[in-house]
Amino acid sequence: MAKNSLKLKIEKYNPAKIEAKWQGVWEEKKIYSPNLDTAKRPFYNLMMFPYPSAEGMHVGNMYAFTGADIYGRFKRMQGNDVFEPIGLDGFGIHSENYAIKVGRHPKEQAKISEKNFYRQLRATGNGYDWSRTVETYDPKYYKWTQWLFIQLFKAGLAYRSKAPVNFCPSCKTVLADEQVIDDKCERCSSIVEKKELEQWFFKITKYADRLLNGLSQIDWAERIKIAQRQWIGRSEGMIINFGGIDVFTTRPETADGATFLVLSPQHPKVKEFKSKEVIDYVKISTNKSDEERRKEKSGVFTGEYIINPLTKKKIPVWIADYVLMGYGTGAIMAVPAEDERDREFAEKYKIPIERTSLSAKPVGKKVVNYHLRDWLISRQRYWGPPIPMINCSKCGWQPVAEDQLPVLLPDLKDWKPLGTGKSPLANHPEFYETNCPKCKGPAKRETDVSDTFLDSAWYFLRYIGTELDKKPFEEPRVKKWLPVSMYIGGPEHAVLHLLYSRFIWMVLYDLGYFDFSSKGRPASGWDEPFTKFYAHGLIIKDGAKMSKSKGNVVVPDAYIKKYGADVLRCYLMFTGPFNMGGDFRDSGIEGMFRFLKRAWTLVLSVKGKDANPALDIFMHKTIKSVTEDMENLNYNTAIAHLMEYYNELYSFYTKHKMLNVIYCKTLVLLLAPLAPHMTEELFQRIKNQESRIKNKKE
RNA sequence: GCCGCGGUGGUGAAAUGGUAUACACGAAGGCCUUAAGAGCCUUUAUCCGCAAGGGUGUGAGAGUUCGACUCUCUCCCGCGGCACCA
Repeated sequence: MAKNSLKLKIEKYNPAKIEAKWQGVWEEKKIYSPNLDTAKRPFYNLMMFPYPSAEGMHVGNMYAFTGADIYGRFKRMQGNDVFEPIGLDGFGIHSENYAIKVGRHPKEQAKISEKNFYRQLRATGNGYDWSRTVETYDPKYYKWTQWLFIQLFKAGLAYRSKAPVNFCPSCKTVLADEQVIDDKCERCSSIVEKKELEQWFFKITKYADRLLNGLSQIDWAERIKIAQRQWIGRSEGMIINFGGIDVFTTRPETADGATFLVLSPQHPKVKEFKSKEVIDYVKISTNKSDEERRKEKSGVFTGEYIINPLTKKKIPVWIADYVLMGYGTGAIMAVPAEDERDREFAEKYKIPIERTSLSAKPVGKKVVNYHLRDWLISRQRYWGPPIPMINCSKCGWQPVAEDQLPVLLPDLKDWKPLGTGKSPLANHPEFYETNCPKCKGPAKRETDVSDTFLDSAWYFLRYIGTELDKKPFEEPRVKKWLPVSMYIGGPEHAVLHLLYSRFIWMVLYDLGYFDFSSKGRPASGWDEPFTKFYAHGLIIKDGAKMSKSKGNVVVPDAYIKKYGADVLRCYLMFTGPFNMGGDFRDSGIEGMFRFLKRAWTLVLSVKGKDANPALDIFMHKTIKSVTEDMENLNYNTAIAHLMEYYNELYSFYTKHKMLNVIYCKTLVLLLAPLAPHMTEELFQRIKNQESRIKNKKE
């Protein structure tokens, strides 16, 4: 058989051998560690760093990291100095919960997870700069997370406040609004309770407008921008005074249809009503869950009437918990003729419904309201950076002196969450007893730790830093490498990490930390850390997100062992568009193995030096379409085009018994970002062969 | 309820308004082999037909167009986000 003659005498494709060899060479020669100070064409290829808490990396993680790495490798081949760092977001509730589950101290577990995760990541063949890894639980790192907290405090952007907050009874800590999904804890899915507690908040609402407006000037997946806009929730309206009570409305033209007024149970004026009915109602509604409140509207009449300034009629004042204190003024004018919720309430309590002219012109003040709330930053847990604040009975809250940072997280035996509304650190006077930085008198440290999302809000700055002890980030490098050229991550962080890190960036910017006025004001785009963000799809298994509890976790290790990382990389990318993700199944992985084996065999078999016009055209078409596909992260079609190109080369070779190696070289180069090890090996062999031929001639 | 994304062979999926199903998986038949594996070749949307050939086909229905998977409208289904935000 002529057609299979080419496989004879060709060394078999042995991914295990090749991959181990090149991973070693790459790391030893530091080819993926660009010089951050002298790089000519800096390209910051950033991928969201992982939570390492689970049983290691699953194929869903690998899909995300590999897809991001392919883009980085593509950019590197185009001549950029690509910086592609990796680290671990290993502080926080998720890691601590895992430590609880396996019954190991979080610090000890972190070491195990770190080792395992980095081993797995190395095996994927991604072009990481392994000399610049960052772990958020490293005291050298969280020293600066604490420093950040202090900068926000000094700028008046961190404050303490008593407010009804989300409390997860299972994680035994408060949560930020962003971490509550359908009334459930983001991490453990327990129903969240409302508790009235004094907590630390970051004033992110002060940045609502900038966070919103910035979205229009950045190149992000539209669905992510929409989610963020929706979360910020800007609405324009008016504040109208109804007999001494300010109400917020977006429909002032309906004010003449207002037949009653409703106060939130938390409204300050409610305290003036002392009837038993009111007191009972406020008590009951405070203890209700959000779900219960939504089920059926309820309220209580205060006994008081006020005058509707538009109709001059007396209208009753009610208290009802369908009005929220956290939005607007905590009081509304109810227009049952126009508003469904008001109508429902009016019908239940037999309040008159009157038509509105839709042209009322009340006297009011124009205002803008946001759905966004301040960021609740404290957590009553152990595994996080202690909030660097000291409470003095004389001087109030004082930040820890910056030269005293970090406030080290002590090694505790009783580190598990208490559920008392306090962190385990609160049981340790040796930790919290200290002196006031101002008056030197006895004082108490804050015992709560900060939210994990503060750790991850600035890690991309840490990657480019040096002198870990002296500064949080390196200023000339910030100018050189930021904003991040390409940020790739999961869509699940649309309103968490991506909002918080933009906020922290803006704060640092305003505080002058990125002030390079000597070099001229940075170009526009500097108000944003990530000018380009690509949201990859998620790999699920049997229709659900991979998790140990569901028993559907697929770990890449066995596949890498059997087929090699190159095959798994290509296979994962070939399943569909990178922004779609999909259900993982391994049918077809053999097919990808076959493709790489064939390509390997062809490249090492061919001989001949004649060009062919038809092949030239095909080659250039392939170069064009693969390049475009790579730029758009359409890896599935890039691979399809490469397979077509291979098929063309193969049939030409079997037909003519010759093929100029230049065509194979193109195949190798185009395939390189996807299958880096195999192509590196082939490229070296082609080069060696070329130089042998050259030497012979000479 | 509002916003977004999607619906194409047995499967994963392609397709600047121009031959629908590229590329692959699976399946069937064949070659090679003592055998197994690997490899190679052919076929593979569907219906009618021995064949040549013909009919039907991109969730449903309408519209724009010489021409629609693609654009517009009205629905249906699935996934994701937001949701008593006044």
